[in-house]
Amino acid sequence: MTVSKAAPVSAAKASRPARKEPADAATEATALQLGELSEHLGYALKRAQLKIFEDFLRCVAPLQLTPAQFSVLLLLDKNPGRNQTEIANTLGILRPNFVAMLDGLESRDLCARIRSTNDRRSHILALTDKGRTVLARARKLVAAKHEARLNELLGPANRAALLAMLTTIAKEF
Amino acid sequence: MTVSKAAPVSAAKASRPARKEPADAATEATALQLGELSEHLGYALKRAQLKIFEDFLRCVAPLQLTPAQFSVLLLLDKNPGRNQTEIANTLGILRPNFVAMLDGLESRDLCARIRSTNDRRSHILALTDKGRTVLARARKLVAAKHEARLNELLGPANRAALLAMLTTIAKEF
DNA sequence: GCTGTTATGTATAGTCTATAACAGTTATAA
DNA sequence: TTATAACTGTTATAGACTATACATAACAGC
Repeated sequence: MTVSKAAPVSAAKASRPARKEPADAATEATALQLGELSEHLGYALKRAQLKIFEDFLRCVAPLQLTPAQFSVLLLLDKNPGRNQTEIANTLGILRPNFVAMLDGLESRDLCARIRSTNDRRSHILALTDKGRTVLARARKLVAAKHEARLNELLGPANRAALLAMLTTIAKEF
Repeated sequence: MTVSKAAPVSAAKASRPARKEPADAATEATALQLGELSEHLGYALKRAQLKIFEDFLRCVAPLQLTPAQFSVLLLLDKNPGRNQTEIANTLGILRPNFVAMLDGLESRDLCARIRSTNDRRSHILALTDKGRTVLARARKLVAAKHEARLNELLGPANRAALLAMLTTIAKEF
C-alpha cells in the first residue's frame, strides 16, 4: 500500500470555481475509484493507523510525547527494574535504535539509566518523578481526548471487538 | 507507540536451558507486563499493521511488489487516463516522493508515463501489458495466500467487520 | 505579452528501521 | 584458572519513508 498523511484529496476551494471541477459538461474531474483497494485489509489498516497516530500526537501535544515514547513510559511504569534490552524487545524496538530514544527521554528527565549492581553491563531503567507526573498527565489526555473520541466513533462494543481482532492479528499472524 | 518487526521476544531456545529462564528458584525472568498498553488501540493497530505488511511481502515475494507498489498498480488498472498527481493524491503519496516510485515501476516495464496531448505538463499513467500480467498474478497471490489466511484467522464475518471499522476510522477520524 | 497557477521533477532534511561491529562484563567449559 | 562464548549498551552506517522548498515547463485569463 502506500499512504502518508498528506494529500488533501481535493483541497475544497471555497471561492468560485477557479478553473475546473464545475461538474458541468465535458469536464469529468470525478474522484478516483479505489476499487478493489478498499477491500484490502492492509490498506485500510495503514490508513487507519496513520489517522490514529496523528490524533494521538494532537491530543498529547502539550506534553510533547510520541506514541513510541508514551509506550516506553507506560512500560517502565508497569515493569520497574528492567534493563534496556528487555524494554526494547518487548516493544519491538531494536536495541541500537533504543539508545537515542532513551537519550531523549533521559535528557528531558523523564527516565533514568541506573547501572545494575548485579550485572554491571546492564542499565536498569526507572521513571523519574517528573516522568511519573508526565505519564499521569499523558494518561489523562489520551483517555479523555484520544480514546474517548474513538469510543464515540465506534461505540464501546465495537471498539473492544476491534482491539481484540487487532491483537489476534498481532499475536498469531 | 513503537513497534518494529524485530525483537524475537524470547528466542525460544530448543536446547537445554543454557543460562537463565529455568523458572527454578530465585530467577524470575518473567515476561514483561504490557499492562495498559494492550488496551491502547494505536499500539495494537501498529503491531497488526506490521504483521500484515510482513505477510503481504512474503506472499507476493515472487513478484517483488511492496504493498505501496501493489496499490499503485491496482489504482492504475481501475482508473486509466489519470495523471501522476491524481494517483499520488488518492493514495496519500506526496508528489515528489511518487516520482522515484514511478521510476521504479517504469524501469521494470510495469507502467508507462505518457505525455498528455491536452495538457503537455501531465503524464498520463498506464499499465503496460507486463504490468497487467504482474498485477493479475499479484491479485491471485494476495487472494489465495494473504487474504485467505486472514479469513482463516478471523472468519469472514469478523474480517468484514474489521475492515468496516478501519475504513470508518480512516475516513472520519 | 503578463500574471498567476498547475504538473512534474530535483534537492534535501528528518525520521524510522536495520545490520555490523566494538568495549566492557559475565557465563561457560576445558 | 583460563580461554572461549555470550550478553549489554553503544557507535556507525545504510536504506526506506516522509516532508518541504524550489525550479522548470506549460497552461489559463486578462
